[in-house]
Amino acid sequence: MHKSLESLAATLKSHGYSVTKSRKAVFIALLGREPQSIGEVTKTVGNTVDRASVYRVLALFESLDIVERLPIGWKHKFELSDTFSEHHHHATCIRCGKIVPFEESDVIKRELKKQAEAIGFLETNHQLEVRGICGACR
Amino acid sequence: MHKSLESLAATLKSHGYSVTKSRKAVFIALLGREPQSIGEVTKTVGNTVDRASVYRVLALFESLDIVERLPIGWKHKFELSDTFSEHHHHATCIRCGKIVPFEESDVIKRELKKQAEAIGFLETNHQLEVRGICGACR
DNA sequence: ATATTTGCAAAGGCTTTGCAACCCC
DNA sequence: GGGGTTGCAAAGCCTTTGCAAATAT
Repeated sequence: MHKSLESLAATLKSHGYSVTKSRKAVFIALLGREPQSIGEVTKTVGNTVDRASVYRVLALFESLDIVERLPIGWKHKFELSDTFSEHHHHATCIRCGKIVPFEESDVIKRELKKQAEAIGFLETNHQLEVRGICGACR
Repeated sequence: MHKSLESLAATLKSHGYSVTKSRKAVFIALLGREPQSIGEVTKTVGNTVDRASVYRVLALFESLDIVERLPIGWKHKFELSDTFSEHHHHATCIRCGKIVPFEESDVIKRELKKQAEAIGFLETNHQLEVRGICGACR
């Protein structure tokens, strides 16, 4: 079995959820791909999973931090969270709309924790969004 | 007239849009308040502006960078953008859901620009989102 | 005076839900 | 075998759109 699938199974089981065909299918659909909208995920699984179930699976995955939601206009896309892929952030080109993932520096990590602490927050998670003009469009 | 309203008028005019009752009403509804959903904005203006118009006004405001959209789950909230209020970011408490605004340090600003540049991006804008546990919930 | 903007109402999408059938443990 | 899951279909929301009336310049 795929290494990541075992990891998914472990996460599900440890929270008392079953490892079902739908959940595996959605997980695999997301694996190693660009962020996808609900409709795209449904297509990627080849309509073997009902749209309503995709919603339910993604809602569950989100609550278990298996996936992350990326808001885009009124729409949303989903990608595997940092547990199943590298922790990263997104830079969006305001010209062509391309989304480029990037890693953050330790400096930023440290600073962010510090900033959060300054307002009494214990930071557990964070997300950076950069908007700008990509290399191709410059 | 309110100082900020003049600023709104100037922004609208400079882009060739009229300064209408609805636009002023929505702007004032947002002024100095917590981020609000479309429905909340509609309530705040006392239903003097049709829901459809609130959508249109907010879409226009977003395109002119007058407001900023904050995605929350499947929903969205809007607040005045940095031009009309301080540039800031949000820390969300994962326990109680409270949203606390915070300022970023210059270190972060500089680092972020640098990171963007590293992937070929000319950064024009950015947003930080922190999730964690707030002072009260700790 | 006229081009823009709004309200209304209807249409269009997307998301959620109830329930019986189905599947995982 | 039984409780958790899914598919289906319908219901519920939220968002968008067309068009005539109202408004801003």
